[in-house]
Order: sequence, then C-alpha cells, then structure tokens
Amino acid sequence: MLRLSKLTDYAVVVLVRLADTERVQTSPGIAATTGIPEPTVAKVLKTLAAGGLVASQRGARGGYRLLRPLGAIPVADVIAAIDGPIALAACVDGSLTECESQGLCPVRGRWDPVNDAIYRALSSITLADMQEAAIPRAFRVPGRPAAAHAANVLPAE
Amino acid sequence: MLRLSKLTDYAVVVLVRLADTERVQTSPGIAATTGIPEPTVAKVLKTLAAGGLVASQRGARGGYRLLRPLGAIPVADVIAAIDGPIALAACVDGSLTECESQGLCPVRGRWDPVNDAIYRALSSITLADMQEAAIPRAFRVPGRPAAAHAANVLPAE
DNA sequence: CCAATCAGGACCGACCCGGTCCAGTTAACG
DNA sequence: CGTTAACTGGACCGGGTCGGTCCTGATTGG
Repeated sequence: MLRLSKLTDYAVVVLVRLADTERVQTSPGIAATTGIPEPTVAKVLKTLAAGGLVASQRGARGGYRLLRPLGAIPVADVIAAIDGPIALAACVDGSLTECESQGLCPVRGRWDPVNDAIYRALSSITLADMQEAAIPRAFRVPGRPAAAHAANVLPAE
Repeated sequence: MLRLSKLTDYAVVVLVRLADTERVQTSPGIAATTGIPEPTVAKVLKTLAAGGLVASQRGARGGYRLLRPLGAIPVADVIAAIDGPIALAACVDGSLTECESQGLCPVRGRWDPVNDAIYRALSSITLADMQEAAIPRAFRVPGRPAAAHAANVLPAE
C-alpha cells in the first residue's frame, strides 16, 4: 500500500521541531520534546545529516540545526534521505547489478512515467505545507504556529 | 523506498496481456505467455476480479476478460486493487481502531496533502501509457503494438 | 583531563510479503 | 449425467525488510 517508513514520519516531526530555533539542538533534547525515543531520534538525525538536510556540531555543546527553512524542503528530499531514492522499485532481487547493466529492464521502463509523476508530486509539497496540515483545524490560529504541534506523536507517557 | 509490491507489477503485465483479445483467457494460459508462475497469476487475477477490474467466467471454458479498455484504467486503480487503498500509512500498529475513532490522528493529518498529491499523480496515468513505456524505444513501431511486449518479465526459458 | 555529544556501525526480534497449495464450486461438453 | 476444466477462497510457510536498541569510537568545550 505504498508504505511509508515510520522513520520518515519521525524525520518530519524532528525537522519541524528543529525549525523552532536557530540554535543547535541535541538529540536527547529533541527526544524529550517530541516523545520519540532518544536512540531513534539519534538515528533519524544521523541519516538526515548524511542526506544534507541538517548540519551537525560535534563535541560538547554540539547538536543539530536546520540547513534550509521548512518551506525550502520538499517532502521528496526527506523521503529520499531516509528511505533512499524515490522509485517504485520492483527490481528487488539480488540481480540488481544485471538490472543496472542492461539498460532495458522491462519493469523499470514500464513504471518510469509513474515514478516521474510521483516524484513531481512529492517535490511540490514542502514541510511548511505539512506543518500546517498537522495542526487540527480547531487549533489553527492566524498568528505564528508555535511549538505546540511538535509534541504530538505520542502523548509523552 | 516507496516499495511497490511485485504483485502489482505482475498485475499490469497480466492486464496488458488480457487486452490482447476480447475472448476470455485462462490463468494457465496467461501464465504460459507471460512467464509468470501459474499460481501467482491466479492469485493476481482473483484479486483483480475482487477489485472490479476484470470479470471472471467460471466453469470449463471459463477465464477472465478485461472490463475496461487499458486507457480507462488508471494505475491508481491497479495499485488500489492489489495493495489496498493508496495512502502513505504510518498508522501500522494494531491500534488502527483507535486511529479511526479519534479523527485527529496527527500523523494522518500531516501526510494528507502528500497522499492527495500522490493519488492525483497515479490517477493521471493509465495502463495504456505504461504499455507504451514498456516497449523499448527501438522496438516501438507506428503500427499497433502486438503481444510482443507481454512476454518480457522472464525470458520464459 | 573529563564530560557531552555526534558517527558509524552491528545486532535482533517482529511483521509483512511473495509464493504455493488445497478443498470446494461452477459450468461446458460428450 | 458424469467428467473435466476452470475459478473461489481460504490456509500456510519461509525469507526479507524494518523499527528499534546498543556499543565502540571520534570530537570538542569546559
């Protein structure tokens, strides 16, 4: 059913949380405010750093900070960073070397237009859009949406 | 990585094959011409019948036939029939009853615009489009594309 | 020098998926 | 009317992937 990995959802939550301040934030800190278990937050942040979405500062007083504003991060980038390149991959079997070499994998050709369409769709939506959608209509205020929506994955025990 | 189930790819192959004639075709027959194992073809066809994409004729001389022309079958319908409703579902855990009851699942709200965009993208592409894309450019002829492309999943040894 | 923090792995259990198979039902044909 | 060919609708199982945790380094500020 076009499963989206749960890690990707966590990534969105974490990124939105990171946007709250310019200062670097530690993964334990983010874990505390979001309710996501700390090791998982760390894993997500490491992956996002590898994907070039956040910058890391090592050592004491280190942490992570956002590299782009939310409006400049299409959700396609987040998915690509966490789940790998966006493609309805059916070439799952180990023969992906062969699949690469002979450029006319019939499956790939067949789904190419579909992949393109999905990629375009996912590129047109930014995290800023998702941030708004995450706030239930009742709570949406004309003013600046604050951190209230960030701690909504788990009731924080 | 937005995995597409392999069954869905089989479904496209089978549907394109079914479009070759008006007459009903048996699943053993389709299995033979496509190279897909017979039990799998049967499973795919059963699912497609349940999804209303093909009609079945039981008994001897029975088989399946297409209900709509390829150009009238958006790939979204195929995916929905095989993989269930199109949604980047993160609500995987057993608590989906609770997820239904309280209408403000934050995850769901957050990904709603994304789901909509993907659904629209998948609805705009029909099997006829994929049929063309499946034929390598070199082999594409102005005339009517025949059954040549149907037997391309496995070399059928 | 010590503590805090990120880096980059390995590791494990649970769940889902692909693929197969079997008993039952339906319908054509001789 | 029996036989045969085909769909129906489940159950079933093994493998692979994923979520989640943990551990050992490397780095930096105090």
